[in-house]
Amino acid sequence: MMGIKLTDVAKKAGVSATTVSRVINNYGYLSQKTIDKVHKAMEELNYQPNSMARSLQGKNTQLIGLIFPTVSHPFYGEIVSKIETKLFEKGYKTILCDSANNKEKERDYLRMLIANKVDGIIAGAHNLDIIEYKNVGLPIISFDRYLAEGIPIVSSDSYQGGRLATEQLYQRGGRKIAIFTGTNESASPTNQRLNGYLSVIKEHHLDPMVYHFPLEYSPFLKATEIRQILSRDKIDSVFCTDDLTAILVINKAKELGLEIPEQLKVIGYDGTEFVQNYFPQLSTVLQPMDQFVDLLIDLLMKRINNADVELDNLYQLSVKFIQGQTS
Amino acid sequence: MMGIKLTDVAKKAGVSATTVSRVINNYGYLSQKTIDKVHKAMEELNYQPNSMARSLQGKNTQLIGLIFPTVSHPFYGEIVSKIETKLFEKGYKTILCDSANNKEKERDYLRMLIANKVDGIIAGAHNLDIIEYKNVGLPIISFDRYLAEGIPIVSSDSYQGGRLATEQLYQRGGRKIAIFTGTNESASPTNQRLNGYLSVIKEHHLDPMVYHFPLEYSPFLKATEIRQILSRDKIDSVFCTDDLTAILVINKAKELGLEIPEQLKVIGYDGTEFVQNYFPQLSTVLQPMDQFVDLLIDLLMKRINNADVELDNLYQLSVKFIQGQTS
DNA sequence: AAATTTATGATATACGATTGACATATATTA
DNA sequence: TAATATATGTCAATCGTATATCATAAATTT
Repeated sequence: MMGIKLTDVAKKAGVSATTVSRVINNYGYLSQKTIDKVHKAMEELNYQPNSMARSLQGKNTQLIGLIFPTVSHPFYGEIVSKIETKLFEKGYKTILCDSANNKEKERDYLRMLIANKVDGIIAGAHNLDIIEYKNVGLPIISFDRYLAEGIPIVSSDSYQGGRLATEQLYQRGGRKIAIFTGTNESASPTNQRLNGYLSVIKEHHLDPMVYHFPLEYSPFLKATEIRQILSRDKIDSVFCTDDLTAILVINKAKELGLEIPEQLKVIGYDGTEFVQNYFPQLSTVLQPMDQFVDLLIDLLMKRINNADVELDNLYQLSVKFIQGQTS
Repeated sequence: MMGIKLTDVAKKAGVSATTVSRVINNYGYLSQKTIDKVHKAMEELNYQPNSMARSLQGKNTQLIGLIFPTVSHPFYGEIVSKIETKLFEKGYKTILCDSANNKEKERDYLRMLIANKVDGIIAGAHNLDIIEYKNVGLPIISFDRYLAEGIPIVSSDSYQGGRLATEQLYQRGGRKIAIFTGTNESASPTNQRLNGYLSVIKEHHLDPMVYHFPLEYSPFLKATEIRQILSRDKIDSVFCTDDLTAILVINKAKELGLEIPEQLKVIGYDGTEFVQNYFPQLSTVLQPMDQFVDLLIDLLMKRINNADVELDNLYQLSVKFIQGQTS
């Protein structure tokens, strides 16, 4: 039932428990001979120090909590996977929290992460107004949304991205340019994409055509509504604030016999590796995933190593337009 | 720096530490008044029992380790997300381990999970020959691969799935039926899909056309090779042992001007919600994701609650063919 | 040979919560 | 009223590890 413990190693190596602890934590005087003896015993017994006991002593847990909507979405799956990989290289383990856009769940998760004494949190969920974030008292870095005063946000320049996509559609001849986006939440980055869209529309004296899709819509429901919109409204271009919606648009457009890009131009947003590999035809705005991950982890490490380090409130990385065949 | 602890709650509530512990763990005699007082104090202080200290006492950590190749792949992302959600409902937290098809990493993860005293592990990684699994001494359930003697495997009937897809292609008129699959590893489930394919091919006296793609191939490399194969070899049907490969095939076929399904029929394998939502046109073999998840967790819970419970070695769920427009 | 550095052990305390043993006091029931 | 059930407190030990303090002994330097 129970595992090997430090005293077992001590016995096996023929030294005192103190010495084993000295070897593990590398302090005090130690002869090479003893070090080797202890290591040998640890290996032979396949000894793993009990993380619980260690962190009770104030040692770091080396645990990082990740709060994201859901890894079943390729965008979050990809970023979570990259974060996890990089953290592992740095000796950290990842506790995964799929918040599922559920406030209650997110709140529960937050409490759980505190109870598990994680060393830090990276939060990329989309629920707003979680006051609890203010009182966590733990290093947190946020991805792409405002959480609370003093919690740095890593995001891309959504406004610029929105402009970029819309301008592209205009340049390619689009004059009835619609935007398909999420629900209108002022703090969310998709809202900035909308603002970018609106600014370009205004510059060119076009009529804005804004379509909101609630987050809780299933892809099927969304697709149905998209089909309606496409067949009902005169639209020659669509800027979707995420790639998956763009894919739905393309699918439905094809069903309706619309030629892409001749009759309908479509530009997405995100540009995950997944989309680039499996939908290479899609024109999209590329978010710098690797830079996100590097920066998120970099900032988090800084906060972990020094809780009082001064960090900016907002880190905005630039996006890039990728020309495919859908625009 | 330090968080609220049990004694702080006791002080606040004006009771003894023992009483607080009694409330938390619900044992001994307690008056409703005291229970309420303590709960109130816990809430006001936002108290979270230190998980480390609890599990040092032999309490369960309520942690489950998940070892999967990578959540950036929609199939694994989806199953991990479902598992995580269901575990959370049962009061468990998930430690995510993206093994990245890397033996070293998988081994490290296994040690880490042991050190973190997880209550159990669900492993769906694809590396083979990890002897360490034998000595874990922890409840483990495997998804879709053999790990070690006594570790139950939950999988779908890959052989039947391979037969199903191949037979469909034949029924639709395919006579040059190829299979695109991973590297030949006898223990892997894709190999059973291959065997199913071969059995049908044999029954109809056709020539097998087997193409192996190494796991470590990037999608780009794979796509390039697929294009070569399609333009070089006389093939009228392809059975891909996963949906993403099928998507590559479709993309490349379109590039080559091949009509689908007239000139080339394609059937995939997996049938994730993602593919059903965003590639509804794809014919595929549907794996019962929800049943996988239910069974995996069910079996794991049984093992956690009773380490000696008798479980079958293999649980095979049946698959279903989904007719799309690509076959 | 004396002083110092290096190497190890023994012992005790701490981390935060759990739990058993025992004491005591009130409330309820026989 | 006596017996029992209920409610709470005190105290100490425990989980596995870390670490400070003191002691001791061998190795090295002066």
